[in-house]
Amino acid sequence: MINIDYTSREPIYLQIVGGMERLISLGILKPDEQILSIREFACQLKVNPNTVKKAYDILEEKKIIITKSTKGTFIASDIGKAKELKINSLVKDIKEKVKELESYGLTKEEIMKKLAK
Amino acid sequence: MINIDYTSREPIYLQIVGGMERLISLGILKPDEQILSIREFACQLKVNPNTVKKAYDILEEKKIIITKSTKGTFIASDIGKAKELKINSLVKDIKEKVKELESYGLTKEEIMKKLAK
Amino acid sequence: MINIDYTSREPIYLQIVGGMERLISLGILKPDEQILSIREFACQLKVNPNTVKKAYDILEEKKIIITKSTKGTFIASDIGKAKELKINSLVKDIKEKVKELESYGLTKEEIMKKLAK
Amino acid sequence: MINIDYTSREPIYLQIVGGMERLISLGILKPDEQILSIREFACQLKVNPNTVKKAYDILEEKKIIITKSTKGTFIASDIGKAKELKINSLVKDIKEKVKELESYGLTKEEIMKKLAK
DNA sequence: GTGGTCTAGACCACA
DNA sequence: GTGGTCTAGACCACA
Repeated sequence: MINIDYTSREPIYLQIVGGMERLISLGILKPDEQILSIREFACQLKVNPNTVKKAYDILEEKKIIITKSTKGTFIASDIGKAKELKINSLVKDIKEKVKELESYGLTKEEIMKKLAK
Repeated sequence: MINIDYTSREPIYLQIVGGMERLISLGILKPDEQILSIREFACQLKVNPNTVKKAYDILEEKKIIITKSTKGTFIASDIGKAKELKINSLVKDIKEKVKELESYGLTKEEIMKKLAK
Repeated sequence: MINIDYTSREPIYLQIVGGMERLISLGILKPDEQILSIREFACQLKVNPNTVKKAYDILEEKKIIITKSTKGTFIASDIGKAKELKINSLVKDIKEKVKELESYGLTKEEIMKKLAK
Repeated sequence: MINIDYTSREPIYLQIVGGMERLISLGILKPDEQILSIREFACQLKVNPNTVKKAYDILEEKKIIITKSTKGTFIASDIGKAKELKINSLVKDIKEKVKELESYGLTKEEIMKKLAK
């Protein structure tokens, strides 16, 4: 489900975090659904369990997943906020970059043209 | 003129490169103008001279600055390309983020609405 | 009657022990009263029977419950000690936390003020 | 400065977090002060660097320390909030336990007597 | 089997 | 030297 780029500058654990967020936002992973155990996922991704653990820890802190010790790990019941936050953050990033483009003298129309290409 | 974020994941030398490109694109640094020596700049930024050296090397390779040994370092005479490259890079960044937003299920129209706010 | 927090660092069997002690101290469970069988209780709590067994073992060792084989499990006839133990344990907890507060530079008077609020 | 109890149920990395918080609250570690590198600290505590790293990661997230890559790790400039939060949390814990004691039929006076012992 | 903790140690970019 | 990432693998409590 998730493709890892082992050569990327982005750490593997962050790629896992991002990948999980995408799967959830796309509705492929649903609220309360149990997800792969750390070991299984590590095995599937051909990655060390500690690396998956680190990703799960971050997702847990973001309230996107919940870990029930010895029972397994589950998608949170309410993940609406997580998705919304991610989208808002992306929108903010884009706005900043558009602003930067404008500071280089481009008009909104010119920017739109370039983006459409 | 340039703010360094020591806690950022982006290496300092790349922050310097980006900062110089911005100053040039904004017209604050002009063609043929002499810029600070590596040591002066390092001192001002409270950064290791090797770090500034690395940034200057990259800028030189991009033909954005020119080093005349014993005389100092100067902004290139023709820096049109630099600006263009910067703009293209920003456009590429935005396209990627738009793509990511789409992967979260948003349509182009929805994205435009959000950006317009 | 007892709420289990599956995400807590405190093991489930200890949560059950604590919960039972509370129910007894509050007088909800009375001396000589029969309590749920391990299986029934496990079923109700949605927990593994082994986990309830472990909790019952501990409660039995504390003389808080008594198991009469084939007849079932009962609250002990004399549970005065149980209450006393619970109180002592709470007092000990509080003392530790007060000590910690003092290690942060607060005086006894300051702590009392804060508690009175 | 920090004593680790290797036999405790509390994980070592949390003992380090707690110990650092105490040292800061006591004013032994001051704002902006550089602290031991992960390696040095690990060496001193006779613990694995990863364990110290985990503690530092948590402290960083709590905004108690700041990591400047390759420069080292520093106590945050503003750590007032951290201390206050910790104290409030302890006070809250104590209040809850006092309440629990009262639910067992003890009066405030009786509780005070027990705490004074 | 599940997650939690920890060690030993390697390799990397950066300064 | 400093922090960041990752692996391989051990051991534990718990269910």
